[in-house]
Amino acid sequence: MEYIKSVESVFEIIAEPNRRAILSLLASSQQSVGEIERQLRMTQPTVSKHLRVLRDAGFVESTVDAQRRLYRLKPEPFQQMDTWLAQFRRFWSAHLDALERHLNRMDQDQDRMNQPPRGSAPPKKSAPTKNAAKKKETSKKTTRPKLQTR
Amino acid sequence: MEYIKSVESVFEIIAEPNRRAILSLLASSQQSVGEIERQLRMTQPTVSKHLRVLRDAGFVESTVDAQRRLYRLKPEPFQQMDTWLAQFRRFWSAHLDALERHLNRMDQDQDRMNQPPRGSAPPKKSAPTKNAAKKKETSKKTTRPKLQTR
DNA sequence: TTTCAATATACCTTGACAAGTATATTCCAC
DNA sequence: GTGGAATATACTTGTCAAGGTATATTGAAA
Repeated sequence: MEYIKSVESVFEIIAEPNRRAILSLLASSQQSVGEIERQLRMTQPTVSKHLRVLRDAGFVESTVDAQRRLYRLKPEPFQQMDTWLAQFRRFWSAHLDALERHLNRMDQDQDRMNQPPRGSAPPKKSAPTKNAAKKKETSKKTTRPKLQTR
Repeated sequence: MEYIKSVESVFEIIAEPNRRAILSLLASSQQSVGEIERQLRMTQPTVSKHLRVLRDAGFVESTVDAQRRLYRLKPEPFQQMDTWLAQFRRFWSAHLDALERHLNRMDQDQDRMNQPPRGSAPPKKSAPTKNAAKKKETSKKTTRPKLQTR
């Protein structure tokens, strides 16, 4: 008796390492099943089954090319994940801010002639839903690359 | 015999809905086990076990407060997720850009639903992620808010 | 020390899922 | 049409994780 599988969350879908590998592969460009199979050294049924799951979950779509099927990404589930992640973003951005301030102080200690124009701490207001840790291009002096907020 | 559990990826950790609920709860502020238990209506062992998993994975940390343990978030795993997600961000942003251009240019639309072509397949899809992009608004660009890239 | 409150853990059962193998389907070339 | 390549699916099996229940641990208060 065939029962309807309840809609899995995007997070359950990407919990599987092979599926994440497939998605990463498709991030570069669309691929056929055989190409995925060869590049990821997975058996063909495994690839097909994972692609089925990914398609049912809306991660990929396919078009027919002769006997081949070309699979490519769809954006919606990624946006969903990002939306979920957003509730934590301010939290971790705050931590990143603290880290960057700390690193900047250390840079300052090492390179005293350069005064970072950011100077004292900016007014730390909430500024909700916008990337709080975005910084302007400041000192080009340091060799430490700028912290990536994302 | 206790065997060392291999380090799970952050994605396997958040695949569990109750764990995501706990994390969302902790996003507001730190909580004790009992508070989590009551707010999420989970049994106490379930909460403790999930917290154990979350702590082993670096999602949370705890401090002792009398008999209570207060759990709070840690940022690193979220940054990891965000880093993984980054490889798809340009892709889905492009889609959002295209969508916005489309909406801006003309507010008439056409549906592009793809129907599963196989009649014998179980009707399981619900296409839950489409709601945001649908056009039933048909409002002018003056009222439609700017699309959020993230 | 005894007792209670809060939390952690051990043990067990159950269910889901991923891989392997075999087979079915689809499409092209001939 | 037949055969073969590419892909999908059916079926089985083993593994593992989540929850339930009972119990252990910890700390505080009486």
